[in-house]
Amino acid sequence: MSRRETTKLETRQLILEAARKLFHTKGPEQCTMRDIAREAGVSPASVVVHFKNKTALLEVALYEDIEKAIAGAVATMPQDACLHDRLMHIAQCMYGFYDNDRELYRVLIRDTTFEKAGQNPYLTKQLEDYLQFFGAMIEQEKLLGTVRFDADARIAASSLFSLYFSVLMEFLRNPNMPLNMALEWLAASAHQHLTGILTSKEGKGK
Amino acid sequence: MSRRETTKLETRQLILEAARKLFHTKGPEQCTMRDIAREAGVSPASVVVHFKNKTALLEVALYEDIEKAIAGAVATMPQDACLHDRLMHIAQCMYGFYDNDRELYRVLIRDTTFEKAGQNPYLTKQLEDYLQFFGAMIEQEKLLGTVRFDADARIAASSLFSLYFSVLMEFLRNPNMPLNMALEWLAASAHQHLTGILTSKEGKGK
DNA sequence: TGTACATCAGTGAACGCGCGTTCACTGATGTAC
DNA sequence: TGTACATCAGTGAACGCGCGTTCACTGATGTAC
Repeated sequence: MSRRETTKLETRQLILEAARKLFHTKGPEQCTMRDIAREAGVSPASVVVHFKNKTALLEVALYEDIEKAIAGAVATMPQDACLHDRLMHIAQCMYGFYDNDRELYRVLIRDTTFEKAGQNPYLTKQLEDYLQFFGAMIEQEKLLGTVRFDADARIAASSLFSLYFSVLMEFLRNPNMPLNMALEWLAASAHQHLTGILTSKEGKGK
Repeated sequence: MSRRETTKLETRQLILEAARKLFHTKGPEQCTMRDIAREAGVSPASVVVHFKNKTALLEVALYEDIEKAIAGAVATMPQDACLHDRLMHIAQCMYGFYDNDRELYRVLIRDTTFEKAGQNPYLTKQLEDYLQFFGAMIEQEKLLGTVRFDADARIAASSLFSLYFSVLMEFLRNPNMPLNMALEWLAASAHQHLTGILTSKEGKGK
């Protein structure tokens, strides 16, 4: 890597560090691009050169921390627990992580998830990777005989993620909602998805 | 209602009609509050008097149409069909409705659903009402013997809505996604939630 | 019933703010010969 | 190896735009007496 490229990376890192600091302390909507530039000791125009707008900066600044949180959650996952318990372990880790700054992550998710597809490459890839990992986990359960062979693992993974995500949004939107309440709600939803709600006669009939 | 109140309602309606028109033709992000005021033949300041900001105006301007779409979907619901088919009927009607202007409804949902709780009273109440209706529908299925008695109807209603909502967002975020693909995806997810994915041994064991 | 006053929806102009964009410029780094 | 030039990250100032807010004001409607 040439000298030019390293210094460029350095300024980029300076901006990211300043952004993370201000996003957490002042809140993402209370701090301006110029604030971040000043904090980083860099020209405002330079921030725009590196990140096309505030949302892009927000995404890049935060997704690494999320990545670490996911990695931590997966690493500490109890290997012998059942599918439901492993899912809930991940959820507990992640909800706990987001609980450190609910307001910030609410804004992050709002400004990325709901943009047109393709606007948030980092988080999109992160989600895809995770869904694949989770889908593989479910496939493995089939081999163990705990999950039915006719169940579509990709659909299951994305459905369970939808449930996880909906509860997460409720959690982030309501600052007074206790962490436990969110986890219990998700546990009930996930349990239902795993076991179904139809009587066995109906269930087989489908 | 006094004369003063009626004229006030009239200007409110003028603003709402102008807003609906411009939101649909120019798109919600391409038209300004001043554009809407001009279209309505009203002072810009007057718009702010009636609606505290653009998002609030967006919510009020569109939620009535959504209400009508829901009412239509419920009214045409086949009474003798199974739970899954009735759910899919509603979904088909609603996805079709949103398909008329995906971009507009994407922005609406982004700007309301993801705000702090309490910022969007109209849509919040609409969702609550619908979840209650849907929950009652599931309770009734219990009496018919198609849904298990030990299944929590409220959890089921909100879970199925989460699945519906996730697919809807994917649909709105991707302008090229065909309506049928969204419906098939949702059908698979909903079917899974109704029937579960665990083998019966595991399912009972929970 | 009439008068005098209070209320209040609506007006239009102005202001401050943050964001994105543009511009000509600097100066260090890289490269061609 | 040295020189002359090209490249490009970063600068700082300026601009336009949309939003929200404020302000003093108008004039119709409502109300107290």
